Order: sequence, then structure tokens, then C-alpha cells
Amino acid sequence: MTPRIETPDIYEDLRVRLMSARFAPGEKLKPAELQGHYGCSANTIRDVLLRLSKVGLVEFEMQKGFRASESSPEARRDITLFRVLLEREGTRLSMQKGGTEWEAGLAAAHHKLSHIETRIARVGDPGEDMRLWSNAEKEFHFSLISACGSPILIETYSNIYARFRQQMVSQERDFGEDYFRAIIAEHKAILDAALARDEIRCNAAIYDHLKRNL
Amino acid sequence: MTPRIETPDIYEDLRVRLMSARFAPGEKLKPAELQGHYGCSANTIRDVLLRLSKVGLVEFEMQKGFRASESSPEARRDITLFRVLLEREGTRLSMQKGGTEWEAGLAAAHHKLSHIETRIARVGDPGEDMRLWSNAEKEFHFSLISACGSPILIETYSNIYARFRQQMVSQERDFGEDYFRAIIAEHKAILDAALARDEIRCNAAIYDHLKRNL
DNA sequence: AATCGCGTAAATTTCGAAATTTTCTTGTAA
DNA sequence: TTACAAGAAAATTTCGAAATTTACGCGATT
Repeated sequence: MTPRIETPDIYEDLRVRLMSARFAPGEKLKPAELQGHYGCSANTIRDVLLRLSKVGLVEFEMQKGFRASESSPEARRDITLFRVLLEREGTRLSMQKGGTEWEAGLAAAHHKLSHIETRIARVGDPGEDMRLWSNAEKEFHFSLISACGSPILIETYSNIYARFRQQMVSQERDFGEDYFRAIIAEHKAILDAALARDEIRCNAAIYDHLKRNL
Repeated sequence: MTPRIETPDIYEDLRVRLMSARFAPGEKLKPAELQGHYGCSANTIRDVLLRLSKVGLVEFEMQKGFRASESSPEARRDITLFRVLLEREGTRLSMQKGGTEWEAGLAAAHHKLSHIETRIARVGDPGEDMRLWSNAEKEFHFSLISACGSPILIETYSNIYARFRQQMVSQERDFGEDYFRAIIAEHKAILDAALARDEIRCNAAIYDHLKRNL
């Protein structure tokens, strides 16, 4: 028998698998099947899937069960534009309210991110640094909006960021040298505009960073 | 025994009770207690509450159970500002993309709303028209953003609108003659600005309509 | 009086099976 | 061949109870 797994771990494992597109878009998620992988009952899986549907990583319909979120050009566009809206507003508010701690946190997050990115750009291939980069990228974007003072905006952004990742990882793209070189410049542009508290420039930088997904 | 109630009805009943603030903010929602009112098992209630937590009407914490959403001046302010953000963006996009059908639907929704509001304002008391007004108000605001072309924005707005209602109904306010006279003017201002496709004016009108909740 | 620890009560989560609903398959008629 | 219907299989939901975790009250100690 599988060595008893804690429920939070099941949630975490399924979340990661969903965000890594290890389930095909629209694929049915049957508690009775997933039950086998983890040593628990189908109801526990159902419970976890209901919670994941709150984030938007899975879709739930009464009497129809669960599915991995659908993917389409329209869906990706929708998610991207919504993310731009939230990230702009969150950053705008942070620039307005954020103090030195916000600036320091943002600079630190960017420094870490930039360090990883230059290393990847040198080699030309993310390789095993992919997970490190993933975390650092997330930290940077959350730092941006962290001083906005709106718990609801942050929570909603958190959900949309997860769905964004889920949609984009399935999109094969060449994570080559050029890709990361471009990303580096874009993150730098966002950082500079944010620290300069230049709303117009910041809005443009955020859009430029995400427009490749439209 | 209570005459067998369908699960969707339980969901709907709890949703309405939550939005009518029939549970105190932060009040614990115990499946084992609620089970009595409806003729079902505690697990069914748990299921429904998990789904309601997706909308944001109830808060869920692992091993701690469910609570009706907390209420505070900060929470109300947060929700209101977020609603302003979404309603502005949704309306902006609708003004950009919406055609004649959008205009017609919006005009119709406002006509119905305005009819009910003038009747209430004449009497000075909502009375039993309150439910009618509630529905019409909701229809009007959803009409505004209906042509935005973003399913995610509409769904998120739907959630935040429900939470907004939940927060505000508990705020005793005098729904007197003056209140409805003001509301009538505000809705008219939003309608006019939207039909004129005047973004600046529309943003201002939406803010003016909701600023009393800040 | 305040704090800590222990034991009891209460609440939450998990389970496996039964009941219900949906989906699929197969057969029949137009 | 298509459409429809009936039956079987599969999936989802619901249930009541057991297991686990958390919350509470009470007494002892500092």
C-alpha cells in the first residue's frame, strides 16, 4: 500500500501537476482513479478537487465532475489581459502607498531573479534552474503588488497567476537564449519604472512583458 | 422529517441567507447544526459550503471549518474599491466592443430599474419591492459589463458583487426617500455616460455611485 | 491572579458503501 | 443509415459512522 499521504500534500501535489500541465487541458479528473496514486479514499480527492476549483485550476460542474481547465487562444488572451489589469492596479497602489520596505523587497526580489536569469541566458537552457527561476519570477511579481493594501486584489492575482502559469506551460515555446535575454530586459524595465513611481511607464512595461501571450 | 430537499436548493438557500446577512459576520457554520434545517447529512452541507467558499461568501480553513465572511470597515472598503476597478474596466471594454444589442439591453435594464426606483422613492419605503429592486439593480450593473468579452472578468465581478451585497446589507442604512432619489440620479449618470461612450465620465459616475461605501 | 497541563467534549475530516445520476452500448424501428 | 429506446456500465453524490484533530473546562503549580 502507498505509505499514507497527508491531505495537504495531496492538494500540493495535484496543484503542482495541474500547473505543470501534467493533465491535458479539459481532461477529466476522476476521484476514483486518482485515489490509487495517493493512498486515500475517493471522497478525499473530491474534497481536494473542490478546493482546487476555487483557485480556478480545475473546473467543476454539478453531476458532471471535475476537469482540468480548458485551454484555447481566447482563454489565454482573457487570462493575460486580466492579469495585466490586476498587476497594473496592484503596482499603481503599491507605488502610491509603498514605503522603503516595499522598495527594498522589490529590489531584493529582482536581484535574485536577475541573478538566475543571467545564468540561464549564459547557458541558453533553463535546465534544472527552471524551478528556481519559476519561484523567483513569482516572488518578483508578487513583490510588485505587495504594498497595494488590498487583500482581495492580492488573492485574486494569486489565483490568476496560477491559471496563467497553467495555460502557458502547455504552450511550447523555445526557452532559448533570446527568450531570456528579452525577459531580463522586461523585468528590469518594470523594476525601474516601479521604483521611479512612474505610473505611465510602469503600465507600459507590464503590458510589454505580457503581450507575447496575447 | 423535513421533506427531502434537493442539494441545489440547499446551495441556493444558504447563498441567499448569507447574502441577506442572516448569519453574523464571522459566525461559525457547522455542518452538523445546519444538517437539521435541511434533511440531509452533514457531508452534503460541507460540500455546499466548500462551493460557497469559492464565491467568497464563506471562509474556509483546513481543520477549522467554515465561517460567514468577516466584516469590517477595511473589508468593505477593499471590496468596494475592487468592485469599482472591475466595473470600470468591464464597462470600458463594453463601450469599446458593445454594439446595438448591448445598448438596447442596457437601456432596457435601466428602464426596469428606474421604474421600480421611482415607485419606491414615491412611497419612501422599499417594502416588498426590495427583492424586485435587488434583482433589477443587479441586472443593470451586469448589463454594463456584459459586452466586455472577458468571461473571467464577468465571473470575478459576479463573485465580488455577491460579497459586496453580503457586506452592505448588514450595514443598516436608512433606505429613505433621499437615498433612493440619490441612487436614481447615479444610475442615470452611469447610463448616460456609458451610452455616450465617454470613458472619463463613466469612470467618475461609477465611482460616485459606490463611494458612499468607502 | 496567571499560566500551564491534562482530560473530556465537540468539531472536523476521512472512509467505504449505498443510492442516484449520467454515459455508453446495443438493439429495434422508421 | 439514422434515430430512438432500453439496458448495462461507469461515474458522481450522498450517507452514517469511525478516526483524527481541535477546542474547552478544570485543577494544580508558580
